[in-house]
Amino acid sequence: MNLLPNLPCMCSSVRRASRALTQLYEQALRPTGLRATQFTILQVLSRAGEVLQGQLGEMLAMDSTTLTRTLEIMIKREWVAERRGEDRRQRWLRLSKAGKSKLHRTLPAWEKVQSQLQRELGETTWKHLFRVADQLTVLATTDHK
Amino acid sequence: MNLLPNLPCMCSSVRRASRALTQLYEQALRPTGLRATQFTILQVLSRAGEVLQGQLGEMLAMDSTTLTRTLEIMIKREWVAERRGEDRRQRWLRLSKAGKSKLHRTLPAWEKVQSQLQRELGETTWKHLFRVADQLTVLATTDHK
DNA sequence: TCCAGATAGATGTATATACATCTATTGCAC
DNA sequence: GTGCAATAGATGTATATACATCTATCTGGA
Repeated sequence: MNLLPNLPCMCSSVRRASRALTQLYEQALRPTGLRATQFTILQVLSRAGEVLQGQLGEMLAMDSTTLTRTLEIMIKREWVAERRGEDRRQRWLRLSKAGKSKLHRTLPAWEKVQSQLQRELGETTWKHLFRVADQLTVLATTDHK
Repeated sequence: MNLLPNLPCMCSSVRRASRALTQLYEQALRPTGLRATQFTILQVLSRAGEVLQGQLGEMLAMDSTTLTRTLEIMIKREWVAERRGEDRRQRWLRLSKAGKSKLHRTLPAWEKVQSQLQRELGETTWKHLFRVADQLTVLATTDHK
């Protein structure tokens, strides 16, 4: 019996979907030992190349100081490599060899859960969802601050 | 300069939107001292009346044991009242008088941020977003487990 | 040159979140 | 009635997350 109440608050509703989705994806990724956030960072770095911590934060709509803690774990596990910039306050981040390998070994499990969900949602809703999620991110990050 | 990269992962994309949205709403709610999750729980309890902790978890797609910690804070602040069930393992939860009052004093700030976002997204996208978020929640919670 | 303000991250702290495991209780089979 | 499986939450632990504040560094003007 699934009595999902409609939540009147958009934030609550999206957060609930985010929790549910995170549980689904993390279950699929569990054998690889990657958490959702960690997988996301690997995938973004793999596409973006070397970026500053602050840039990575903007790309993920995540506070740069939050990344300090997450990256600490990922650097310790040697998935991510760092170097100080000429401006020595800055920190440049990139995927290490081990990180690239970790990502590639993780992709099959990710593709499986991702494509199953896509099938269940249908192509139209799927694409729409990407668009509206990104729109939401843009609006919410433009609005405040 | 806003270079929001498209994320290929639905989970990453929704989580990013969720973070952005949470920051927007929490900024609006900051003067009230309520976090997003706490506001959600007040609003749900206000509509659902007395519920078991496990039921609340299902309604929010949130692990019941996660609620133990969040509720501890809210009970300490006396926004939520608890009582043991006839089945003494169970815990019934409801809004206290103070909780109702807290919620009502918070609604104006919530309505402000919520309706501004609604304006910016447009009525059609807004409604669609609610539907697809709920659909996502249903699919993701049905799928696994 | 030197200093005042700005900036990039690091650190302290509070909350959110899930899972594995534990405890207390319940319900059932016998 | 006893004992065992199931269930509801509580607790231990790891990670995610943000904001306030701090530190190191940089930059521009006097």
